Amino acid sequence: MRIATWNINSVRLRLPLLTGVRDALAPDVICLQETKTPDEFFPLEGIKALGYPHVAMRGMKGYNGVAIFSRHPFTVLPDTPDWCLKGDCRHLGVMLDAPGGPIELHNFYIPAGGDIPDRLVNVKFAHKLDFLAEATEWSVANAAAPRRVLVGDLNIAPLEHDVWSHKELLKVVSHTPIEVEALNRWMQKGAWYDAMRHFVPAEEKLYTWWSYRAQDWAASNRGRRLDHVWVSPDLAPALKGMQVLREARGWEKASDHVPVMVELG
DNA sequence: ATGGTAGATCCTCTA
Repeated sequence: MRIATWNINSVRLRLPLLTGVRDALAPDVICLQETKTPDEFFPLEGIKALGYPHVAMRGMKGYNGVAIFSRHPFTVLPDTPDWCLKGDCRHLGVMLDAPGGPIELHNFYIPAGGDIPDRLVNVKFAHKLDFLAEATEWSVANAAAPRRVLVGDLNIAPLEHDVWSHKELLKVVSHTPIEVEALNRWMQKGAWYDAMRHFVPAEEKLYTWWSYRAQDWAASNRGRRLDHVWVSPDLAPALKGMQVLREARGWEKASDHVPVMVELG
């Protein structure tokens, strides 16, 4: 079972790139963030033509938006929270009909949080912290459940080597101590295990995002690991492989995020 | 300290 996650930054604009993702990673399931598309304009037939007959999406006009598509059947989980009561499309949960038993899969797009890391002067940062607090409590209630997977653009790079310079990014939103603490608290309280770092030691650099604003993203290589795959502890022994599709950052009309794939056996 | 790019769009907001 291969599960991929990718912040596609407009599913309509980058639909053709999904062929490359499919061919490179052969995922059974693909979770997208920032689809930026209301459901009535979602390219449903294009996704199905890639070989993913089972599709669910939760989109809105202009911003946000998540989608899950799969070779295996699934049912969309009802009663997902209205996070921070904003009506945003930032979360989609499904129960996957997987070999070896059902998998509860959650796809998240966490608020980026704006530029100033102070909740008193920046409502976007307050929203990010509030969202993380709500997500923590939501995970606590379900922490004992088996066969859980959580993926998505969490917009936080928690480890020192999840960013190109720990020192220079300590005051930059995505790597501030208050965000890192909130993310770690979510992981601990929800009994989540970092599936990417299972394969790459904490001392090694690991990025999934490179800014559009760099003149040469590959040469400067100022990346961050903003995208994550977490699994429940019972699935940790089933982890068979992980791949970050770095080359996708160099494709024509690339997203600023690259796909991440985890294989469970 | 600053500004750089990209996408969708109620040409400004979001990242």
